[in-house]
This record gives sequence, structure tokens and C-alpha cells, in this order.
Amino acid sequence: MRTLTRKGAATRQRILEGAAAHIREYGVAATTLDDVLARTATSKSQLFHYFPGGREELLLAVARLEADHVLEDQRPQLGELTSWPAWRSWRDKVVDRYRRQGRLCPLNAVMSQLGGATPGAQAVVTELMRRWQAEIATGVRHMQDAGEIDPALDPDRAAAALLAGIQGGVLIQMSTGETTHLEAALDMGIAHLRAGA
Amino acid sequence: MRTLTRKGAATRQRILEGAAAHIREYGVAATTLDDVLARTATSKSQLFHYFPGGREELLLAVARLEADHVLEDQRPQLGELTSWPAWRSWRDKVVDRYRRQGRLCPLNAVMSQLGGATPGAQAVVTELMRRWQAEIATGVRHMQDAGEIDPALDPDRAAAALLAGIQGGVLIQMSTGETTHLEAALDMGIAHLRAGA
DNA sequence: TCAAAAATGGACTGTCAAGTCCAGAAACCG
DNA sequence: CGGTTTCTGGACTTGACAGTCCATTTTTGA
Repeated sequence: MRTLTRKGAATRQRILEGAAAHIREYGVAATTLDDVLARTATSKSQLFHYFPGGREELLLAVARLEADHVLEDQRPQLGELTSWPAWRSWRDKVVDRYRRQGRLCPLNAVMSQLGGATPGAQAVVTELMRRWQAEIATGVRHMQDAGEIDPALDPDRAAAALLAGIQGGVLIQMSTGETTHLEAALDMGIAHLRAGA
Repeated sequence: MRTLTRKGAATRQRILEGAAAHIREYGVAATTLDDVLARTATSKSQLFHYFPGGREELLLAVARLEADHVLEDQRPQLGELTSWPAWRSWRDKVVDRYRRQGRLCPLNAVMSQLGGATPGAQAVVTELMRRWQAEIATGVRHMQDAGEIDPALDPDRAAAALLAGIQGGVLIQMSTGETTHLEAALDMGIAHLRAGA
């Protein structure tokens, strides 16, 4: 696979998105390569042509795709945390996003399937967390510059705590189906920022 | 299996604990029934004798076992959140527990393997979260009665937020190996309680 | 003590899914 | 064009693992 023709790129994309869709619907464990082939009208040889590493490589690619979605779905609010209403608006967007998504969290699913073991898988999540936290921290600094948050507060640590709350809230939602915890965590995190005004 | 002889109960227990141990070491996906049999010096017929539901039933039993450990490992501190030093002590215990555990989180692993789908699996986690949150909330109420926390604060909601932070902190630790987020979340959660003194 | 119930060993089966292979079709490019 | 690369179809191999079965041994309790 030195180069990729237009047709080839399209096929690769079709497989990737088909896999992602199937995983979102049925979960990782219940997704076989044959399922993906059936859904995308492709053949084994095509899948292994574009993903020589087989199932694992495909899963990793799906993880990357989903990881990108996570931040994209928070745009533009995540990048504009420059006023309290903006924070509120972001908070609502996050809650809404995960409420829509329901119980399934494709990324978490794929991750625990690949096992934290594989270095590639770990990198995807770590990188996502790093970027997510950095964007939140930037928002905190904005507010500090505007005099809305106590300058003594460590923006990275505050962002870390908030991020952890979000992750946990989503995780709990996966079992309960409720976004109560996610909302509580976000509200508390933001309230804590405000408290140090 | 109308009744269980002493010997039978011992064998069942051996299988259960052997499975839990193997899962903690190698993860769920990398744990086959044969692995468990080899490790516990038992045979297929024994495993299916005590866990007629096969792999799924065994995994569920392991999940229950691990879920019980989670709260037990926080004793006695979790039940005695009656002063700020006590909260601090609990916080340290939680951090220490997960630091020791390292990257693996058997419960989360088992859960995502069983898929949130199965009703039994869901119940285990939901119940654990409910109890955990209730104990934290009780601690908050204690502090309110003692006049250390603003009575206007909703104890259940605060506990929910704190719990979410813990879950997320642990989840992130599974990828990064660091307890930074867990600590940040706990510290922020407790600080927020204190703020409303 | 002895018959019934429980426990055990381990070979066997069936299934299912990942990954391989090669022949042939389509696309690219000088 | 025509040779070369890329792409595609799908049958086949391989291996692994969950679950079954039955004969045999051990324990129980009257």
C-alpha cells in the first residue's frame, strides 16, 4: 500500500466509519470483522489491505476517530470559556452530548477491549485527556485574567478535577442511564471556580 | 446442586478467587476458563457445576466480589466522616488504595466485558455506586449537623459530584498511571464542602 | 454400613471468528 | 494504449475457547 487511489481512500473510510457505527450500536465485543464487512459491502481482503494489523489496528483507528469526535462535539463552546454564561453554555452542551449518546461510550468500550496494555491505545486516551484538560485550563486562565477567578487557583489542577468529574459522571451514566452525576460534577466544579472570585 | 458440602463450597470459592486473581493480573479478555482451571487445579465439570451459567455467571460473581472489596478497602474511614481530619484521612486512603492497584481496575474491566447490557452486571455497579454515595452523603450530613458545612448544601448532590470525581480520577489513572486527577478531584470536592462552612 | 447425592476428571464437540491466499478486475500513468 | 500498481472477491486454514457428557470417586446422612 505505497499510495492510495481515490477509490482506495474511499473504501478505507467506509470500513472505518462502518466499524465505528457498528460499535456504537452493538458494542465492541459484539462487533466482528464479518459484521463490518457485511455492513460496508467490502471483503476480508479489503479490510486487511487497508488495516494490515487486522482487528486491533481497526479498533485503534476507531478509537482515534471517536476521540476526535469528543472534542469536536464540544465546539465552539469549549474554546470560548471567557464568561460565566459561556461556561454554563459549555456545561449544557456536554450534558446534552452525553445524554444523547445514552449508555454507550464507544471510546471507553474500545479502550477496555484493547486493554490499557497496548501502547497505541493508551496514547489515544492520554492525548485526548491532555488536550481536553488544556482547553479547560485555558478557560480558567481567561477568567483569572478577567478578574473573575482567584489568581491563586492552579488552573491545571482545577481543570484536572473538573475533567475527572466529567469522566466519572459519564462512566456512572453508562450503568445508570442517568446524567445526574455528570451534572452534579460539572456544577460543583464550576461553582468551585466561581467561589474563588 | 441442591446443597453444598463443605468441600464443594471450598472448591467454588477457590474457583471464584482464582478467577478474580487471574483477571487482576492479566485482564478479563486474557482470562479464559482454562486459565482459571489451571490456576485453581480444578476441572471444567467443576466450574460448570458451581457456575452453571458458565463464563458469564463466573464473571458476574467476580464483579460482585470486587465490588464488595471496593467499599471494604475504605473502612473504617468511609463510615466515620465526622471531622475534617477524618475526611482527609479517608481521602488519603482512597488515593493509596488506587495507587497500589495500579492501572488495572478489575471491576471496570469486568463490567465493560459483560457489557452494560446484561441486567445483572448493571445492578452490581449501580448498587455499589448507590451505597458509596450514600455513605459519603451521610458524612456530609454529619458535618452539617456539627455546623461545619452550610445546611443549604444538598448532601446527595454533593456526594454525587464527589463520587463522580473519584470514578473519573480512577478511570484516567488507568490510562496515565498517575493519580494526579484522582487527587485533584478529591481535594476539590472536599474543599468545596468546606467552602460552605 | 450402604444407598443416594454431590463432586470430580478430562476427553470431546461445535462454533465462531481472525487472518491467509491467490486469481482476477479496475485504476493509474508514462 | 499497455504495463504496472492497486484493489477486490471469497474460499480456505487455523486456532482457540465455551460448553457438554459420562464414567468414576467421594461425601453424606439415615
